[in-house]
Amino acid sequence: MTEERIRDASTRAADNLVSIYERQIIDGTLAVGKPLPPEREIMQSFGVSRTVVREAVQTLSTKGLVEARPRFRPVVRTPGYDAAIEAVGSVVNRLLTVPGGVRNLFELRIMMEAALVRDAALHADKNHVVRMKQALADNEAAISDSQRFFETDIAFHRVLYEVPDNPVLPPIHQAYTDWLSSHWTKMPRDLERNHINYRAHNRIFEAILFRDPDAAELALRDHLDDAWNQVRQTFGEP
Amino acid sequence: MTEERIRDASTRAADNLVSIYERQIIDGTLAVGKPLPPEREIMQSFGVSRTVVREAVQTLSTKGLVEARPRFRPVVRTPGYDAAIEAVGSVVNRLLTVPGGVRNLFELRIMMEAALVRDAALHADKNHVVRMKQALADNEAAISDSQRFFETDIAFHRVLYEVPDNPVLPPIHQAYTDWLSSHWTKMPRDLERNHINYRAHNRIFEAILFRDPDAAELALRDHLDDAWNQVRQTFGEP
DNA sequence: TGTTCCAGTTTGGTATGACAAAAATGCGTA
DNA sequence: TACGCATTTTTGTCATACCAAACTGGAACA
Repeated sequence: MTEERIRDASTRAADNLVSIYERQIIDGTLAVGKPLPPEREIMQSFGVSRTVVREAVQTLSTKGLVEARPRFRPVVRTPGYDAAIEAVGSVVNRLLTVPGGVRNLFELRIMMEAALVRDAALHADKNHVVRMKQALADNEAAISDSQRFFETDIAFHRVLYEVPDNPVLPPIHQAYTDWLSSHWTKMPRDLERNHINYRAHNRIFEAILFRDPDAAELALRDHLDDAWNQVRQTFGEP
Repeated sequence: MTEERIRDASTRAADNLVSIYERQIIDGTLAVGKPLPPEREIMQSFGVSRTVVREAVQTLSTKGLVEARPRFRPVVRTPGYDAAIEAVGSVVNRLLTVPGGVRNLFELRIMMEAALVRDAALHADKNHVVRMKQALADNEAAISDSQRFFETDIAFHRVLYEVPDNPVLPPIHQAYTDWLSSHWTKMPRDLERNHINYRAHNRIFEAILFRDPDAAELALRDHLDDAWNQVRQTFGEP
């Protein structure tokens, strides 16, 4: 098969190759899960050097369109919302270092979870309630073990992201916990605080049970504002 | 200066270089706005070939940490929330092609804007109200011109993202409009629909004026649900 | 003095060839 | 059929070379 030529001054050959493969991946010419052709085959198809091919593949990998383990053939990746999150990872890490960066992300999280608890209060079905109840019980049982409390804390919040049944949301929760966890884990976590946090979770849960979105939102905002104050006091964030 | 060696079997040399530069960029060793050293200099510093250096720089560029125009020295990029959005671009494009992809993103947008109008109803100050009023007036004036109506429509929604004064939000709005605009622009947009949409905007605005978050949220949900039905009917989305 | 222009130098983009090591492959044997 | 080994691919890396574009310093000029 003879592919289209790509040479075009003023643009990098690798970039053109990338867009070609992006198209082919999206329109299904390159099936998900299948490996890319060998580099030497690609270079012959497009009449470019291996240097260019490697750069293109590298870019595709960084963009999350293919998965490239060292020494293995890159395979076209299953499109997933977590891949999208992964792609922003390094940029976000840098954003966290700029003044107010942590605060901005944390406020976004508060806004999002406030919306989620409202949604839960209005639409959570029996199944969701059971899962929340379970998560809450796990949380209570772990009060004396700060490490496990931390985990069950995250698990409780995660249920909130699962209620709307939108596959975009859980990876967002994952992202929040990943990005903010470094600030979170370094905080002093004594039993007293665990108790406070558990009671906050419980208050949120009960508001949802009572189908009271306003109370649920208020409880969640109190909870996260409190958490934010902790972070702020621990670090220098203004 | 003699840099640390990077050779380490089982990991790609380029990847190690990338993490080294990521660190240096974050901790400020490489100042924002400054160009990276020449490739030939980097390869000597780290004792690797130029191939590796180029791959590393490529990756940094794709990750959005440096800006690399062809033929120019890569420049360390200003950390910005828009860079993060850009980094996910290609992945999201693929997500939009999977079944239900558009719906999932659109629902996320609805949830987010619902939270935003609630926030606006509670906290919008004089200045925000003026901007919204202006955007609304522009929108009304453009009813007969579908192209301009489309633009002022976006502008009106954008104001909502500016109210909380969180720099993360405007880029998110930008991302939504970018990602969903292809589906949006292809929709039939007659004067009748423009009128309907303007009235919806007006209803949202008035609810915000009245400081009534519930009414504002309801108005927004009606508006976006309606918009979604249009999209769904135009395309095959289930 | 400040500006413009030009030639020489530097640097990025690409091609080519080479080689080690790991992965894929195929085949013979149990 | 299943397993193990030798052979062939293929990736990761290096070294080198060349071109064209960008950069630089200084000469020529206003």
